Amino acid sequence: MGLQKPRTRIQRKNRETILEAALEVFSQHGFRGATLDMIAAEAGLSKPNLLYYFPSKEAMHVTLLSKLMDTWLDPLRALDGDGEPVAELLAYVRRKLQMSREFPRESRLFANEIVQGAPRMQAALATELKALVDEKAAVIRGWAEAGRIADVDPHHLIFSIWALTQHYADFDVQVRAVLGPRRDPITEAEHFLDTLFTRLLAP
Amino acid sequence: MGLQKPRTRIQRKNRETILEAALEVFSQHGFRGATLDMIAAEAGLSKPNLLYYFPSKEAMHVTLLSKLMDTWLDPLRALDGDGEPVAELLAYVRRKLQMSREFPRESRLFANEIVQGAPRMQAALATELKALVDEKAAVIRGWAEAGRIADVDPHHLIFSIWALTQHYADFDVQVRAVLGPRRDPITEAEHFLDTLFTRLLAP
DNA sequence: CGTGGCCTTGACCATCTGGTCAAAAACAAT
DNA sequence: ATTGTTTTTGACCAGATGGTCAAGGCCACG
Repeated sequence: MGLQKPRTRIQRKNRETILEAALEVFSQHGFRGATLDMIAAEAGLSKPNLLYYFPSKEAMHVTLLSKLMDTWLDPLRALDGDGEPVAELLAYVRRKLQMSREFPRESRLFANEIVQGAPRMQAALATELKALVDEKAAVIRGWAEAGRIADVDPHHLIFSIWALTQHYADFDVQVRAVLGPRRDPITEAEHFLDTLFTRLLAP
Repeated sequence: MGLQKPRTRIQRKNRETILEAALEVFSQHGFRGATLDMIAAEAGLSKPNLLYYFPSKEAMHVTLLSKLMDTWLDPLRALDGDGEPVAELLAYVRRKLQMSREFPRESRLFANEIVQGAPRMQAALATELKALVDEKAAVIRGWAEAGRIADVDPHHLIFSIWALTQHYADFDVQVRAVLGPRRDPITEAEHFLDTLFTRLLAP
């Protein structure tokens, strides 16, 4: 029943397996589109067994989402107010793009949730996320006022970084359909975004 | 049964009502998350009545999607190869942003579909969409080669416009959560994106 | 070994959901 | 009004789905 924090190693392992399978399925079909049977098949466990480790389908989803939120904000947390402004921001863009490359499923899980109005994340957005963004926006505003980068709205600058980088994970099918069997979209994007933000930010 | 093309005015009206309700519900919950009961309630019609006008739930979805595709590409179609390059591209950005403002539901419907791998649109993306994008990309490449705009990859330029403008419709909840009860996000974005693309494109 | 607790699952259940159908209501044309 | 057609819906169905449960399997530890 309880098993708040996984104790035995078999528990840790199975919870891990289940979350991995759930991520795969949720990110591909959305919460509603995913079924316990799909997740069970993907995890190689029986359906009642899933529910031995998680109280409900929703619990799996929530667990994924809150684990994700942390990882997701890391690149922004790493933005160093004491560094060289343009270099810092370009590095942030690269880190974010790297996440789209390495964790596209996580990105899509997030996207699915937000697009549908973030029914299970409203709170986290308005507190955790907003707090961090406001903090970093203040840093960026400082740089702008000191004339070290161009004078742009810090919040929209951050939005633009999110939009541009996550686009390559979330809209991957579209990007590939349009580019055709060309080279790796994200590698191309890396160069394009470098140019874009260099030009935008130059004081 | 048949009713290929709505004939009577009552048919036209009811199909319209149903599609409007379906758009509302699909865009908010995704295809799988939407139920015929929700759509029926939203439309103020009985469930069997919906199925009198559309053969299935999927038919409603497909109808919406294909109607949408057209509207969605209009702004890009309007990009005039004979116009002044920077002005044309900035106008495109503004038209696209305008669509995010006026048709956020359509944008989210689209986003939902693409994020989940576009199971019902693959074809359209690889043909209709790709064709138009390639055509306009060629125009933009021409401008770049003639030195009339900066030398950027046309495809990724178009992606960046999509990403930045649709972000304000698709991720509206997040944008508002972060900005707090501030002014209209899209109006702010209009100015920000103007600056961004002006700087990016200057030869 | 034996035994107590952890882990696993086949069978089952209630509910939801897309879709059917036959009959009633509304309407149109004579 | 009468009759034939279109529209509408209450009742119903089969399959899917989240979740339960009791019984059996497995493992660690004495």
